Amino acid sequence: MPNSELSTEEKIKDAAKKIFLEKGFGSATTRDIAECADTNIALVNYYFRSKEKLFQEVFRDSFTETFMPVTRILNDDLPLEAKIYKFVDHMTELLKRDPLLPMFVLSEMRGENSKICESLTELQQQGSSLFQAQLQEEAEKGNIRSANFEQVELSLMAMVIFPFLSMNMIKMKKNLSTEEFHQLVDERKKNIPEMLLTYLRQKG
Amino acid sequence: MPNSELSTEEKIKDAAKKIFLEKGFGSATTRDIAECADTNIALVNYYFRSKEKLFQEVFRDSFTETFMPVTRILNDDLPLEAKIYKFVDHMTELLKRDPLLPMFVLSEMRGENSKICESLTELQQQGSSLFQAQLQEEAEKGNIRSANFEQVELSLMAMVIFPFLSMNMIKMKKNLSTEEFHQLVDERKKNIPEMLLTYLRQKG
DNA sequence: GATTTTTTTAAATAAATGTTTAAACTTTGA
DNA sequence: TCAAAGTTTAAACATTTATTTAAAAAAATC
Repeated sequence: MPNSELSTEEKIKDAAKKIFLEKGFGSATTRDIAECADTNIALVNYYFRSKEKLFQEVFRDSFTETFMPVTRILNDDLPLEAKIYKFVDHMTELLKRDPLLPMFVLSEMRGENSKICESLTELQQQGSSLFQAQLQEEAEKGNIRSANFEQVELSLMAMVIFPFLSMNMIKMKKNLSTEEFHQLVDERKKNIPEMLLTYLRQKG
Repeated sequence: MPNSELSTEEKIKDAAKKIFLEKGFGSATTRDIAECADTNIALVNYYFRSKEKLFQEVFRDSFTETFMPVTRILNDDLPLEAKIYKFVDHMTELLKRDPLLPMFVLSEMRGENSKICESLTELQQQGSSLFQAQLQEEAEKGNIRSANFEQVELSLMAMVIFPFLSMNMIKMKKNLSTEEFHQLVDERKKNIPEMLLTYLRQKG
């Protein structure tokens, strides 16, 4: 997408997203963002009033972009196995495109950060997926073991998202290029569902 | 530990650790740190020369504090099952004491941050655990299935560490107190090894 | 006990950063 | 075409922040 076709406002927001995701709110400066958007700092405040307001918009978008797909897929009307495979596949592809997304969202939620909590009380409600209910059903049908499905869901999230949170750590430790890292997470598309389903199908 | 028995230098470093872990390098200020250490900002530079230098020390410590136990336990001379249980238990207890540690380390490694890479070339070498070799052995003995053990180790790390990276997210979404959150991760001490071992023991 | 060194304090400095201003320029609509 | 509204620019402003200075206080050394 040739950036010259975007409005100034869009260019600034895109730049802000890039800078905020790379550096976090504290280390990002208005000048960084303006330069990255190929404009000047006055325009940043002209369109968004303040760094804080601009950040709030970027954070909201990023939060939604990260967690909407999660709830959407987990609420899909799909059999368990297909759903798990789909979830891992789609989330992995999303995070390959935007690997800094979860680190940004989670790191800005550190401490008892009140700055974020406001914009979150609305967004958090969307959660409470039907995934756990589906697992419960399958367990009652005797198709899978009975287990703490809250923990299962958390482990699923962890196995998919964690590699991106520690991406640079992994790349550094194993000397991987971006492409090789992508291979690594692609392998997990088979691996994670396999582990999860093996566990669930083993009658306890 | 009554902080009056600590030297000024130690008080400043402790304060720096607290502030840096809560806010990250960019949002932490020398004044924050000085105030938290109950001294003035000149002393911060007197003992540590600059915010950057102080940060480097805190980062090095935090990195070591987080990942030394990982390699230490994974290199322990223990049977597989005991080792996995011990790993999850010890790491969980460590992170309950210092829940912001992994977020701090990983978030400061975002982007192609050169600031960090220097102090890391030395530290990273310590890795390459014997854990994967042990899994390989067990597989050859026929005790566990053959699998991609790099992925298994990564999943183990993910399942233990991720809940702390998303701690505030989880607490917010499920309305948990710190104590309730601790209960949640304590349950995982059984849960994670159970899932991992069930998977490994299932002959593929 | 005097002197030297180390530590502490308060204030100053210089640079960076978020924000604003005012004028120039462009677009829009009558 | 002309005025009004919207957009852009460069510069200024005010605040914050990292860092330094210089003098005072405390501790150590002789």
